[in-house]
Amino acid sequence: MASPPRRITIVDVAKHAQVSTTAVSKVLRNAYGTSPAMREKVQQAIAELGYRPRAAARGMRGQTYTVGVMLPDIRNPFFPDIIDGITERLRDTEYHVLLGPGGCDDEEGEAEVAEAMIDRGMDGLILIAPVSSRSRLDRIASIVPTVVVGRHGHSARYDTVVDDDTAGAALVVNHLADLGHKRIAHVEHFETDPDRLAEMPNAIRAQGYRQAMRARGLADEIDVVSTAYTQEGGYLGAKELLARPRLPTAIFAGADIAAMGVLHALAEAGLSVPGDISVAGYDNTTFAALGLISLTSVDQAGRQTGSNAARLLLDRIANPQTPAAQIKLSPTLIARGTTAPPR
Amino acid sequence: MASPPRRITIVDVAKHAQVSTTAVSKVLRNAYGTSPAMREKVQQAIAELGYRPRAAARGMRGQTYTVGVMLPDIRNPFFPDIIDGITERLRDTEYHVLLGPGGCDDEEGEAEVAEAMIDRGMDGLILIAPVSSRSRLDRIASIVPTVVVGRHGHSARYDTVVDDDTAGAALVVNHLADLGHKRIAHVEHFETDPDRLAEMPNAIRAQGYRQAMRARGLADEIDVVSTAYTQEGGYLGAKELLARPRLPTAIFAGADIAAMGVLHALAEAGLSVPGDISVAGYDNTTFAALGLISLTSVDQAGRQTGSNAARLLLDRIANPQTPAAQIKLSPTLIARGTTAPPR
DNA sequence: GTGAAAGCGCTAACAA
DNA sequence: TTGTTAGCGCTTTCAC
Repeated sequence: MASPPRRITIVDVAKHAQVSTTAVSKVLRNAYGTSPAMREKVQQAIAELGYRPRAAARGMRGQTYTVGVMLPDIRNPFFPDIIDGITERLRDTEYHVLLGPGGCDDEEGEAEVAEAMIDRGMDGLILIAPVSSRSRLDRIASIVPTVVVGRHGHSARYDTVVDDDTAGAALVVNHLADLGHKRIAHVEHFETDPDRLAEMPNAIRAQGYRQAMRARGLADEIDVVSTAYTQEGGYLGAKELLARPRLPTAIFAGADIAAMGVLHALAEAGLSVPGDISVAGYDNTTFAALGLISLTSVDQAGRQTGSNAARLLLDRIANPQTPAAQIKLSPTLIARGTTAPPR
Repeated sequence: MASPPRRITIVDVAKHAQVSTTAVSKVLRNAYGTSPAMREKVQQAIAELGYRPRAAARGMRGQTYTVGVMLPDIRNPFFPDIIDGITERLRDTEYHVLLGPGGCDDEEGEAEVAEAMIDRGMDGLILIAPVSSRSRLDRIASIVPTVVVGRHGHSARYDTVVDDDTAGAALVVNHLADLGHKRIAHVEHFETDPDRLAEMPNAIRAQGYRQAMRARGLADEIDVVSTAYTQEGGYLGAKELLARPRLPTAIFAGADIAAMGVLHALAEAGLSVPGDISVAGYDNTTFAALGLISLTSVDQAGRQTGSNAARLLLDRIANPQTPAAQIKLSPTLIARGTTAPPR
């Protein structure tokens, strides 16, 4: 039960290579002023001793080579793809990713996680679908390079990467309308806060649905039930729709998980899908891809989102004064078994 | 576009409160040797200035108050519950959690993530279902306090928290046998590595299935197909079972996601569930709970797992020489709609 | 191109 | 109880 052996430091490397610690530091950072010969010596010493720089110590003066990613809702099935995109983009750099699990839908908890990551010396932050107020995001971005993902609305202080939720909703509406549907209903996530109504994807999807319906000349058929992006939300929403005097022929749920609730309610009511009613979701989650479910959905290009966010963040870390960029990515419709022409 | 304002440091607080930096540091750490009066002064200064200690700097001498959690597979639906358990246990402490996304099933990637977390000054590590070799885990644990979760097999250097997968498999077998089933087949995740066969939950479940079948006098009915814990694995496994001269009356998939593939194959074959064949999964994932699916499954008590892991880790951080502890938690059967008495 | 020396923000050992 | 001083491991001037 020996206590941990003293860690190899830059001093050990310098001694072993018979150079100064400055020299080692320079080699580590590929900084200016190192001869090939010295670089060779130092690199060999590093390899022989198995030296690893301590990121925390580096951070005291320079960078920690760490990017923090805040996930407000760890269960959101959308985020693994984003993480993949980020890590992939960072693979050949010296940067590493650490994730901060945020309190779901809790503005205070979210802020606390962001602060904690700043305290821990993150060189930059990627905030995924944050629920915090604009001013709070601006404050964070004024302290550390920041990229906001999955939230509409810009700022001069941070870059944004979002999926075009308006276009995504239109993909679904057009797909259903092309199949011949007219009475296309929508299940949305209830929202009242004006900031969120303007910036959160769920609100934009509902708005995109309305817009696309009008564009197809189906303004009179617009029918939105406001529940939540949960299984129960979808279930209750479908119940409400089934109580209408004239049933819809298609239901577009703003999220796959809600679509699952819709499917359950329809099955309970003895309605067949897509025979009696077509159903579409959003997010292209694992559920949707299950053979048993085969739910038509919208894919958000999570990998690209992550990869773009990482690129923007590295740029901003390298040059904090870069003007803020906005990237909008296009979603894709994944047509599966739950949508078909109406009876 | 001003550059970020200089961060408030302990020196600012000390000046503002008219005390020494040591005093501030002591108050911060609730260390011995501070009068109530001074504490009062310091705390007020901290509040007034909005001071937050920089964890990285604290780590240079003491602790960073950060716990690292390694997730080898970010998509594993089991981990959010564990994270919840960990964060909940840490809520009223000064500790924060950061997650390291590991390369799925990739020993090198996993090691790299662990090293990166150590480099970044984590006070302790929780490794969730690591695939690394024993010796690598031992090496990590010799550097930093470590708790291994979701993997059987002990070590003197790290604590472990696992679910009793033997008992879990028995829960399923007994449930089905109690319903009157005899021909109960099992879909397992293929494994050859001896370390993994001895320590990974999937291998233990398959073993537990065999053991429970024998205990119920069903040794002759033991029937295992070896595919993978994936949708396709379940699908192919079920296909194989459906080609048997005598069909099983129940299929126990070692993971919910595989059970989903089984359900798909059965539906394709025109078999009803649970009418013709009963199906059970493992993990009690979101899928299983979907009203539309309603899959009988085994719940692993993820929150408790996380909470216990966090507690053990804090103990070990406080006293690194604590003898290694092993905690084994009991899973629960969640009977739902996919299991019923055989025809 | 190279290295000595100062210092990042904090804690620990020691004096007062 | 309080404050002074010396680092932790690294990067960054700034001499040479």
